[in-house]
Amino acid sequence: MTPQAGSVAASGPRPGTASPDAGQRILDAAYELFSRRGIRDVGISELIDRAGVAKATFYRHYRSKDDVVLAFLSQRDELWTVNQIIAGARSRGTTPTQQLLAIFDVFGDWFIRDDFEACSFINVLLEMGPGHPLGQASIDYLARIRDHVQALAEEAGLARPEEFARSWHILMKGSIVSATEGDTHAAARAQEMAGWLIEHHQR
Amino acid sequence: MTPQAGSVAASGPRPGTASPDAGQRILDAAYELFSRRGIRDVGISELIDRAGVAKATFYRHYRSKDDVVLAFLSQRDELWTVNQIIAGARSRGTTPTQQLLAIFDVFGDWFIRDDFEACSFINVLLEMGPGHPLGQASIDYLARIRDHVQALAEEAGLARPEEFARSWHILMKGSIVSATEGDTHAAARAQEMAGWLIEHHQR
DNA sequence: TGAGGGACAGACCGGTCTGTACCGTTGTAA
DNA sequence: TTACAACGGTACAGACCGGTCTGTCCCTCA
Repeated sequence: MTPQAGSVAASGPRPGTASPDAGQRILDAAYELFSRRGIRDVGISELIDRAGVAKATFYRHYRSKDDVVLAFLSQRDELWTVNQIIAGARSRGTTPTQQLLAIFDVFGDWFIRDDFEACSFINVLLEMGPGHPLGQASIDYLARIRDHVQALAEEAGLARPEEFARSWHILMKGSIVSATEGDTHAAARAQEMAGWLIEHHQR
Repeated sequence: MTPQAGSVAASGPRPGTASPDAGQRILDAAYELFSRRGIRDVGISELIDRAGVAKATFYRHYRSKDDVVLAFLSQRDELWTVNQIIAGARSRGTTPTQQLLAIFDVFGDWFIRDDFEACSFINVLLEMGPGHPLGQASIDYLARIRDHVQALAEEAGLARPEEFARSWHILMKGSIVSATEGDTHAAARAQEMAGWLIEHHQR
């Protein structure tokens, strides 16, 4: 908020005329706003306000609003998909099968958070439509999630891992939408069906 | 909600002024535009253009944009949920269990249509958020879909029909999102899991 | 000491949005 | 025939949008 906040505070990564990295503040603000409120509901003015950044500074770092949304989606993939969901699930189980089922344990904890914001990739896809570049990018990131599931299925030695991952993904997405509707037990319901899916794919 | 239908009943095409009730033309245009493009992407100007109606006429029939969206959601419930999905599924099966599974047959035909527009209730819910009045209305209409499933489950004599319906609904919503991503076989995948769900709820 | 440059502030532009007001026209009822 | 109500057309108000631009401040480095 404060304009002068930490002018040289950063641990000096950039030589020369470097500064507190306004670009990072923009990305942080974009993550907060876009993940909770969607794309169209957040304007550039509010974004630069939150980041404590001038408009010209924003447009020096990003070519357009779509550009910063793409950067947000990439950040979301890293912080949420990989660091939260995949890493969280892997740490909760020892065998690949346990790790797969643990995805819905992570979901269960996530669904009951008061700042639960659903899946940004689904949100953006449905908000912008599959024809829009941002919708297409969301589809790509959703495919990456499915790839993680497929990799775990292969580690578990399950049959037809690609088909398995697509069915598994239906459970993930369906439970997220149900959680958005207010069903706090959606993760447990999906996990039950996920168990049957594993059984039917065991050789 | 209903556009008041002030003039004479629609006993025939009017010779002079408005041919087929301006209020109905507005609702028809709203259905076409909102179901295919969402809410925020469609402005009032485009809506009245499509309906062939003056702006003042629109605001004589509907108090606001939200008002006409509510009317659209109601229409969507009638034309899509009831007439297409539920009636279609009931006509395809003889027993309640067959009728339940036939939902995903209807979905399968629906997903491959080139004008596939996904589920408006999910779209509006994620577009506006669960806190917005339109999001809340969407949640209510989604609950009505679940009620239809629950009724079929009760007819089929399945155990714990409410829990069954919530799990079933996860499969419906998840497959719709997958279809939006481009998976044309999402309905078959969901149907397979739906079969297992029925098995586990048979007394 | 002074030049250079990144950051902040904010005016400004064209366009779009929802919603209102006013117009002349036309069919229907009295 | 006249009064009325609904209609299409359109200008307008006020807000907001994404994006451009100018000006000022301050830090860094030569």
